[in-house]
Amino acid sequence: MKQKPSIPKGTRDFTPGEMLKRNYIFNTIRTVFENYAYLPIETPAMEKLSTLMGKYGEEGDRLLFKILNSGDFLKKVSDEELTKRDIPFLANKISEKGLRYDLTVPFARFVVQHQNDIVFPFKRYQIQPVWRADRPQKGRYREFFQCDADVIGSKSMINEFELVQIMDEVFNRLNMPVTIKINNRKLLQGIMESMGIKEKFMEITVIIDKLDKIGETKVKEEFSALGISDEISDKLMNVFLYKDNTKSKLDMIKSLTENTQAGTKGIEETEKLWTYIDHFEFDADIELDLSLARGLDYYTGAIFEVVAQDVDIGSICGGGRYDDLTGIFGLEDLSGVGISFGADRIYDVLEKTGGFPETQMQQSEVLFLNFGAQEEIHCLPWLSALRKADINAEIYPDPVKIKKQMKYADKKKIPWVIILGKDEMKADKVKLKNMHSGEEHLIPPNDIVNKIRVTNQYEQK
RNA sequence: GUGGGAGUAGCUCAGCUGGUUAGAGCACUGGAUUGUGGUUCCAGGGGUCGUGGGUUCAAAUCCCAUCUUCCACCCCA
Repeated sequence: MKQKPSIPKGTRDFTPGEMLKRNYIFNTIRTVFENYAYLPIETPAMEKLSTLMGKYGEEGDRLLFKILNSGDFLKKVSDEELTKRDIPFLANKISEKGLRYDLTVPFARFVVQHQNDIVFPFKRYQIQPVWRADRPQKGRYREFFQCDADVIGSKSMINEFELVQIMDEVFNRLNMPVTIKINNRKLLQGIMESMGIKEKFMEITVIIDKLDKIGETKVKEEFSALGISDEISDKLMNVFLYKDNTKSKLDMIKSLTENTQAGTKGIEETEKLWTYIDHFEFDADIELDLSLARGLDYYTGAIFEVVAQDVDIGSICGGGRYDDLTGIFGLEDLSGVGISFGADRIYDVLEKTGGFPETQMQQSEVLFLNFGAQEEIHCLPWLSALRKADINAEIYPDPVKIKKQMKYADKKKIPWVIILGKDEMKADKVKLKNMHSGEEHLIPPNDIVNKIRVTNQYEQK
C-alpha cells in the first residue's frame, strides 16, 4: 500500500527555481547588513522553554512549538496529575525545549552567555527559520525565515537611523516601493499617561495597531469594550488620525504630553532621529505614524514597520528598541535596537509584482550532449576547462536519445548545448548550439569559452 | 480558540436534481523524426472518487461521523 506523502501544514518545500529567487532576497539583505558592519551569528533551532516562555506575551506562549522530552517523558507525571488534564501544567512536565519563535530572544540569550567574548556595542545579523504554532493562512506560515539585524549596548539614535537606512537600501536594491513607518513607544506611553489610561497600555496598543485595517468606528467600539470613556476615546482618535508633517505631529504630541516623563523622552528621541533623517535622501517614503504600535511586549523606544506600496500583505519588515531584553537573563542595563525582514512575504510581493530579475537566476550555462562511452570521455577535459573558467557546465549522464537530451536543456533553460559526436571528433571541432537563437557554430574546442563570453556580453548590451 | 469552503490521476480541476466501463488539461512514456529542444499530430500507462458507517435494487453523487486541507477572525513576519 503506497501512502501519499505530505508535509506538515504551514510548512513548504522549495524547488530549485524558488531557491534561486529566495537566495536573491537573502543575498541582497546579507550584503546590506555586512555593508553596515553587522556580523553573522547562528543559534540552535531549539531553545530551552525557560528561555522562550514569557517573552512574547500570553498569546506568544500559546504559539510556541514544544518538543516532547526524549525517553519516558511521562516519568515526572503521576497518574493523578495525568487525569486532571491540566494542559499547561502537564506541558511543563513533559517538555523542556521549544522551537525558536523569533531571533531576538535567542539573540538576547546569546549576548548574555557570550558577554565576555563579544565586543560592545555588538552588531549582529542572523538569517534563520523560526516556528510558530499559529493557524496558517495567506502569507502566514508555521515555519518561516527571518533576517534580523540588531545592535546591543548602545543607546545612540544613530543606530535607529542606520537601521532606517538599511531598510531603505534593501528595498531599494530589490526595486520595491515601500513605506517605512516609524513611531516611539514612549510617545504612546506619554499620550496614555496624560489621559490617565496608562494601565491599559498593552490592550490599547493592540487595538490601535489595527486602525487602518478595521477603521475608526470599530476601533472606538473596541475602546469602549475596554471600558474607555467616549471622551477619552475621541481624544485618542484625534491623536492617531492627526494628519500633517512630522514637525507638526511632534508639536501636537509635545503640548499633550509635556507633563509626562515618557512623553518628553519620546519627543526628544524622535526629534533626534529626525535630525538625522532630514539630512538624507531616501527612496522609501518615511513617515511618523502615531498609530503604529506593534504587538511585541519588549519594545520600549522607537518602533519600525515597513509595508509594500504595491501589494497588501501586511508588514514585511519590523523592529524597534528594547531596553531590557537581557535583564531577565541577568545582564542589566543593556539597550538594543533591531529590525527583522520577513523574507517569505517579501518573496510573495516580488512574485506578485514580477520583481525578480531574470539575470540573477543563474544555473548551468552549458550542457554537453552524451553520445556514448567514447564521446563521453572525449568531452570530460573540455567540461573541466569550462568549469575552471567559472562557467557552470554539466554533461548529460546517460547516452539516451538526443531529442531527450535537448529537451532537458530546454526545460532547464540552459542557453548553450555542446554537440560533440563522432563527426566532430574526427574534425577536432565541437558544435556549439545557442538555444535561444537556434544557431550552431562549428568551432575548435579551445574557442568555446571565448565564444560564450563574447556572446553573453553582447546579449547583456 | 471562533466561523466558512474544499477533499475525484503526480498537479489543476470537471462530473454531484443517484443509473452501464469515472473524464479533461498539464506532467510522464513511446511513436511520426535512430544526431537536434521550445510548435504540432498519434498512441499509451496511471484513480479502492480522503476514511468509516448509513439510506437504496443501485452512491463520486444523498445523510451522519471522522481526518486532512484552504480561507477569514484572534494574533502576527
